[in-house]
Amino acid sequence: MSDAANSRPTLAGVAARAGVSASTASLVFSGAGPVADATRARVLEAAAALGYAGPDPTARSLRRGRTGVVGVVTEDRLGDAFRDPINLALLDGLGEELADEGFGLLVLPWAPDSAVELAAVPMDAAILLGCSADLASSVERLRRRRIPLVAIEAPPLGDVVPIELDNADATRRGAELLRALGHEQIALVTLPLDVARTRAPLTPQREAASTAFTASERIRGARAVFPDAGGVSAGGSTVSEGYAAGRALLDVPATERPTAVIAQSDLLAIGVIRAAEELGIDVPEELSVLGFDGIRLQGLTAHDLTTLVQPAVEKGRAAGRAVREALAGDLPAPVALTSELRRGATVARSPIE
Amino acid sequence: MSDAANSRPTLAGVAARAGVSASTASLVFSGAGPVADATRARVLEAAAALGYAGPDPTARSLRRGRTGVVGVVTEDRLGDAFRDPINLALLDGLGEELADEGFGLLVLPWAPDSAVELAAVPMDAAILLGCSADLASSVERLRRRRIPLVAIEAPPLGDVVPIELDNADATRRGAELLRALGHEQIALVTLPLDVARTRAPLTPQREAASTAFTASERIRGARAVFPDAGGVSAGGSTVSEGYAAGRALLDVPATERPTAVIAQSDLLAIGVIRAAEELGIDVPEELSVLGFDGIRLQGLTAHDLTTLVQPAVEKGRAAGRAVREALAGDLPAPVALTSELRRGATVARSPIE
DNA sequence: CGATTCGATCGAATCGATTCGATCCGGCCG
DNA sequence: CGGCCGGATCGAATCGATTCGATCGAATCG
Repeated sequence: MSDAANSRPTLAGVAARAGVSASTASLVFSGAGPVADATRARVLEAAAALGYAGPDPTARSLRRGRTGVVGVVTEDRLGDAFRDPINLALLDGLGEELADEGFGLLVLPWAPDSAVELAAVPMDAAILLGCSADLASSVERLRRRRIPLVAIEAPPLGDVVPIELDNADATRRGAELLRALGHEQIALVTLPLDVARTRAPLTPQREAASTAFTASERIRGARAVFPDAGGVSAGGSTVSEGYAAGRALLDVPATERPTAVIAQSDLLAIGVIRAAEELGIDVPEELSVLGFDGIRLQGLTAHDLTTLVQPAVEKGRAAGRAVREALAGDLPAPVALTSELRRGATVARSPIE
Repeated sequence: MSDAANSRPTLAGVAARAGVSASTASLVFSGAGPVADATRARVLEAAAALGYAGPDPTARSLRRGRTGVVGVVTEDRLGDAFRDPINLALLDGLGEELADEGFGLLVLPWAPDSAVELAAVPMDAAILLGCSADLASSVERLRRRRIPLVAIEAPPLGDVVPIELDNADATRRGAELLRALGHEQIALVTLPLDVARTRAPLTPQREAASTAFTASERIRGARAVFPDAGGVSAGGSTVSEGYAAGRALLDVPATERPTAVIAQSDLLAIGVIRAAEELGIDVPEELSVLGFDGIRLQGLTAHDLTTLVQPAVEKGRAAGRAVREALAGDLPAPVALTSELRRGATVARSPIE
């Protein structure tokens, strides 16, 4: 019949049918401003009759200047970003502070050649999750758009609120424990050094070229104690990568073998331990293994890992709070979180004396 | 100086500075329509001078009627949704079909009392992930907004494109294997039956009241073979919930013990096996355990589980494709996926003969 | 009883772009 | 040389709401 029937109903249509102005109808839905009960009823009735589902979010966003969406930018592939339990914990924290407050989280996997142009995504703020400097130009455009940015464990970026972790210092403390136990032959198993995620021995060149902030910081902390430690970079924070790295490092003559491994994540550490077990190397008697994160893994027997426990949920909460503060017009203070060394059962005195 | 300096620059401002109309400037950024090279250069120059970051996504969304965002609705808490490896695989599939095509994925944890009103979220389409009928009213509003909806493993909902899995039939096939092996005493360990996620023995009442589609379907499949099987519902698809369920079912006199457990997920199955190990019950000699999903778990020793392998990544791909088809104006065909029984090492003949 | 106030409602401007049809102009064809 | 064509550009309408200031009665107050 009327062509109002087949095109999506609008606020204007509802207002017309209710015999009020669009402004009044808007008041009914937004709840702001006083509306007589009778009027409200008439508007709602008209809305129901027309099948109006409420104000169009897009139009509302334009007018209000708010979308209710917060972007979470990661350089991982979609699924991989959440395969790391540390990110799940972080997500729990973000959920508390943002999702529970009505924000939607827009997950944006970013790659240099990605199809998503970050600056073209409708969002109120963005959280950069372990992002490298490769993002700089995208970040620049987001800043131009006056979008508040919060970066978790990222190199200092002007105007971006940092949520920092004591990666270097914590690793240093772990390394000092190993030194105190007499270890001198140390090998590092690091997180990926760049987006290419090449699994390969560490070299000064590769380290210098690293774009991965967290990995570099943790290397730095280890080097503060063991300046000459070698090692390998893994292709990801997974048990199997840790295992592969472990094989590479440990499947050598006993004299060339490290007496301790500093792994940059618990998953990597577990992989290394598995490799050691397979090679008949006893942990911790013949090999000490240090992890990082302090995760509890779905269904994994407690390894009682010696590790640096980071406040992952709090990291997410802090980021979420920072976003909310920024959106409220305040300037969020930078946050620096600290990790704690948990002495488990995977380190012991060096077998070499 | 000029107040154009402190307020965010707009396309109109850029156009004015470049001495062209807004329409032409728009053409430059959108790439549609012919623009003389000299003009383009002038516009880009003006944009750079003003610090214009490109068209405002919100305004563009309103005009174009597209946001580039696809919602993913889950009834889990944010982090929990991705703690289940099956959802990670699904996310991989979604990533391939959507994220890689430039769509952003907006994760929307939904709860009956949630702060997010789904119909008020700016998005082009939504994917319902294992959602119960509680969502019905929200879904209804989304439909009014003419938003294409795709539901993964959900009860048939008018006008929603279903991506189905043969939950009942696959479970039935698994159950038949157990029967063929002589099992008669069967216990089920089910996924949560409702949003409350109560861990409790199955009763006809609780089963009837279940709002969890997948759980109900799998129960139905099992009951097709073992009409009287009892069991417990778990509080989540986790190893520890499986363990708890396992203790509850197995820590009884041997004569009352089931000879086989049908777990509704691999994580639950692993938990049950762990409970059995702890109680000194041999799997599979004294207890057969059947899983569902066919996942490979980070760092978990291969249990060589007998399980129903579901095409999880394909589920995500199918959903992503359906969304894209719907947005292209086509009517996506329903998809029905099938699972495959993988005979591992956790089932054997019934010890009772 | 007149002035003031308050609640309800309305008009019009605005958010920032996109897009369609019209216009302008230089070059080409007959 | 006139008419035509097509590329480049422009104007104006539009997307669908929100919001500010104005208006209009009715109730309150002195």
